[in-house]
Amino acid sequence: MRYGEGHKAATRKRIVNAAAKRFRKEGAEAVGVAGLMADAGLTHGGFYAHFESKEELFRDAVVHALDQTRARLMLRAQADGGGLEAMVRDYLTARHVKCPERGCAAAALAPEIARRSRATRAAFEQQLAGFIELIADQVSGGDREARRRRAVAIFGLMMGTLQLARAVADKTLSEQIRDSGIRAALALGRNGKM
Amino acid sequence: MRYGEGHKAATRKRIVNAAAKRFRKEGAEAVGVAGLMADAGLTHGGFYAHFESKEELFRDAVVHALDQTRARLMLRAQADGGGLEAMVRDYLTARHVKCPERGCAAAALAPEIARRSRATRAAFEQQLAGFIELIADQVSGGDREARRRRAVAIFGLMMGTLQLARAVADKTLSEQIRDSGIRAALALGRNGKM
DNA sequence: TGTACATCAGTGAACGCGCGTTCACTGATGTAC
DNA sequence: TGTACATCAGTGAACGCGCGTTCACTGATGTAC
Repeated sequence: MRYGEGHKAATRKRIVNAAAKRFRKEGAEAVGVAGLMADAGLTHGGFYAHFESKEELFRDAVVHALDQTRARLMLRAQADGGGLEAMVRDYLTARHVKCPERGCAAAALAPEIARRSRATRAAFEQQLAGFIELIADQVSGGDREARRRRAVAIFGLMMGTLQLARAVADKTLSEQIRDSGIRAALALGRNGKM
Repeated sequence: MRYGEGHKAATRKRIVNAAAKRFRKEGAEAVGVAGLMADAGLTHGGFYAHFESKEELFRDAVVHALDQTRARLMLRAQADGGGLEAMVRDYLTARHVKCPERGCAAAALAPEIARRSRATRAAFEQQLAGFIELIADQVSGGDREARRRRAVAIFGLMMGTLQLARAVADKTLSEQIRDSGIRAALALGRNGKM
């Protein structure tokens, strides 16, 4: 082969990275294959040597982005003085509100994912399960099932709150929404009965 | 005028109604102006006699859909044995998971709204404020500001939970997510300290 | 009552454009001899 | 060491298509006389 081993895999990764950014920022339908390939320093013709379809790229991009977000939250949770509070505060930062392109793909794309093929939703589901386990580990009280239940709610709350903070026009209100979300997520983590 | 008074307004309403359904179901970018007008029994050429742009229609459609959802939740809250629990249970039904086209536009479109013009986000913000007041009225404990804070979180939680329940592939998991959301929303409504 | 005219909601052809996808090709490299 | 060939990642023209938007027009009605 004319290119070194792993060259094609590296190119693919570059495309997925570019797509993960643009999709989160602009939505999947607003971004064309040609523009994406240009972002990766390529021409559009080669796209289908890497992916079966734009849908497959979308799936890969979402999985890749969620991997990053989960890894980041895990680090926060495990740091000194970390735990649930560190995760929640890291997820609901002003920066995360402002920069969806580097943030949680669930918050940026959940309704779009819901409209996609079963394969895509299954891939998302698996990623979500990882988030649930991660959060459940940081929640106190009750058996594992009860903690998982609370973890699901906490993730839904954080994601929904982030979306609301992004969707309003007023900056002060956006901050209030963020603050409400943080307090409520911590309350859900603390409170045993649910 | 050749058509009766209010004829044009009625036509416009028909277009907004059709758009509100299709946008929630398929996303705004997946639906073309021509298809929308056909849904309303018209040809596409007349569109710009009613709206300045597709963006304006999107704004109107979101506002219209949220009006309906809010009115419905208000009825639930005010019914006998209603209150927060009735609202939460009505919002997080299996049917609402299954039929976004008749449901909450925030859950169906929040990330898309976040990417829109300031005017659109301001319109959404005003609608959101209505939801917050409605929920805050059904929350107990604390002063008005504290109740509002909890109302924001409850709405974010309900919306996020609905999106997650829609985005996963497995039906059983979807039900568990829904159940977790209901419990957590009620817990947030009950618990005074936050 | 009958005719001419103004109104205007709705029509449908046309605009330039970018979409996702296909495919014959290029050309730099590694391998065989 | 030098030449011929195979490999294959990436190129760029082309496909049919639908997009949002514009515009000259139609034709049913209400009004004026």
